[in-house]
Amino acid sequence: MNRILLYFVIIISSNLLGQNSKNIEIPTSNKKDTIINHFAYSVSYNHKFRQANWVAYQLTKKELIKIVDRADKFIPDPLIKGTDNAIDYKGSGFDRGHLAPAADMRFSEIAMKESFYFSNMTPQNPSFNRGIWNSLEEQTRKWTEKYDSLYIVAGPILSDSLSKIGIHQIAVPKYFFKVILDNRHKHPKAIAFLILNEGSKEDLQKFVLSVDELERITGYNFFSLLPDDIEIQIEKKSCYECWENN
DNA sequence: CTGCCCACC
DNA sequence: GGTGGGCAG
Repeated sequence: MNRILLYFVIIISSNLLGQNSKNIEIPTSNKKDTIINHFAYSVSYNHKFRQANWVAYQLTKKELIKIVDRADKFIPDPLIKGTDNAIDYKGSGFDRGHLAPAADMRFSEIAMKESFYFSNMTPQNPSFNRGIWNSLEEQTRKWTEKYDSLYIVAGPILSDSLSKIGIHQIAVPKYFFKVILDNRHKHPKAIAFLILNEGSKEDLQKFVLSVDELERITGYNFFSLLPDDIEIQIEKKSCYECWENN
């Protein structure tokens, strides 16, 4: 993890989602990275590693209504140059894994289309993508049903030492993270996950860590637009038991 | 069984 | 576009 920590020494913060009054601030790691606010999600694209640093979006219970079917049409991000990454995944043995899940985007044709932009894709071990990562996505949708509205950030852990695939040398992350914030109540709560890019039979609880710990690993500063006392409180410890799992 | 994740043709 | 597979609920 040391190399990962070193890589993210330089941190540039942005008021990305804060501008949308969503009380959530996500930083990026490099001035050269491209930040785009799509209709359904925001993305920080890392050109060096040819994938997103993170994607962030709010998911509401209303958006879980299924208006459209899965599109399955992978296309370059029209707003980000250098995202024509189809050739690199082909035959690589890795899935074109969604960071923002297509199943979270069934409320809108536009959102569904956006979820298949290659800026939202990252090389995932098929067993990881279709297994534990999918489980976390499904759990997140259940939590959205229960808590009405959640803020979600997902991304890879990127570093120079990663192996690469394709002519564009797309980095294959060893880990992926997800952070979820419930900001509905007077006492908001957050939970973070860090999972190896491999199949796993373990319970999701095994991959829980505090937001503070994830911030140390990624170099990102999550939720910095929240009032300081609340931010400190919810980031200090992830309470899996606080999130009812059904 | 369906839904979601896909690859491949 | 279609077909087929793994996996979880």
